[in-house]
Amino acid sequence: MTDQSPPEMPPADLPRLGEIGLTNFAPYLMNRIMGRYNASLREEMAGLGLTTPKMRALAVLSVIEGPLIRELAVYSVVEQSTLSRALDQLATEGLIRREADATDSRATRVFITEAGRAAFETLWPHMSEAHSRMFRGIPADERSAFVGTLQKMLTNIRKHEI
Amino acid sequence: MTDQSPPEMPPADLPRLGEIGLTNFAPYLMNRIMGRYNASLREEMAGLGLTTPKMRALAVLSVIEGPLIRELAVYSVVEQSTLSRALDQLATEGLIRREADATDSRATRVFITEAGRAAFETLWPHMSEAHSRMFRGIPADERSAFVGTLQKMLTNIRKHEI
DNA sequence: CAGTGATATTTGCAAATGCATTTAAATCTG
DNA sequence: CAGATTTAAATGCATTTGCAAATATCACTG
Repeated sequence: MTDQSPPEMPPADLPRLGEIGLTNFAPYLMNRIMGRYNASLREEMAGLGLTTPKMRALAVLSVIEGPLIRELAVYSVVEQSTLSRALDQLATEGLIRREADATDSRATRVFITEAGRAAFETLWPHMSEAHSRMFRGIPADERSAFVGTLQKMLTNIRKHEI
Repeated sequence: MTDQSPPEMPPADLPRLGEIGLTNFAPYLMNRIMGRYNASLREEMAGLGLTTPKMRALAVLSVIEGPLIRELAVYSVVEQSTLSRALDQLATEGLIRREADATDSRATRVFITEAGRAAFETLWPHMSEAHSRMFRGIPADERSAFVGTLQKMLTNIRKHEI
């Protein structure tokens, strides 16, 4: 692939972060908001031995039936190696079950158990409550517009997968 | 404070995550999106010895002049102990400078140096580019509505501070 | 104004993380 | 179909993280 243009085209004249302002820069706001959302969930659930990777895996598995581990890693937003170890714990605690894929013997599918569903039942109200706090005072139409934009953004940033 | 109601009022009848759907649940989408945003930035900047906490501190310091360390921790969305160590590195590299607060000798203020600004100059185009990718195909009015909602959410989830 | 409690930052240390590698199995290629 | 390449998951290991404790200083209270 030949490329006529210089290796790194310097941006003509990028607006500066100071000009935009931190609180008008969407990624900054999203990191602030999710930082607190995740921190409060983590604090609330730490007593139950639920770490962030374990919570996320359970939440996804409550909705998606028997994904491959690499798929679960993407859905859960957890590094695959970290997820592998979180699944070890969840399996030991009887909350999930690994099962060899029927047609590809390299692959493993993950299933939530009844105990896992029960654990998620105690987790979900906390997630839901944190969600409600986030959206307090924001009307329904604004909420759905917001989610619509998020969905576009997700398709934008996906590499190609899932 | 006496409380007539049971310790944990069980939610009347909470909609389940499966009913809502993962891709309609805003915190899930936001974690997915920011997971990739942060990961791509981290990968791009790892070669320059810039970790996520260091990048975030530099970004905030490029905009906010001489915050206290605990303030910087909030703005940067980094645990204070982690930030303390990130600042050690940034100071060693000459990118920031710690300065004792004038009136409170417990407190430390942090300033970005010229070298720090230069480092942020190389960082910012990557942030800006990742931002552009996120918002590709999303019209200006939708973008600003989105940011408006984020700002409301930030005030909702703040504990009380900053 | 001494004593108690709160606040700012750093640091010790165990646990968690992520990169790179390994192992195993599938797929592609000549 | 043998050999090379890719893919799935687990693991070794060095680094990073975050909690809790330590240190230092300030603010409040009687």
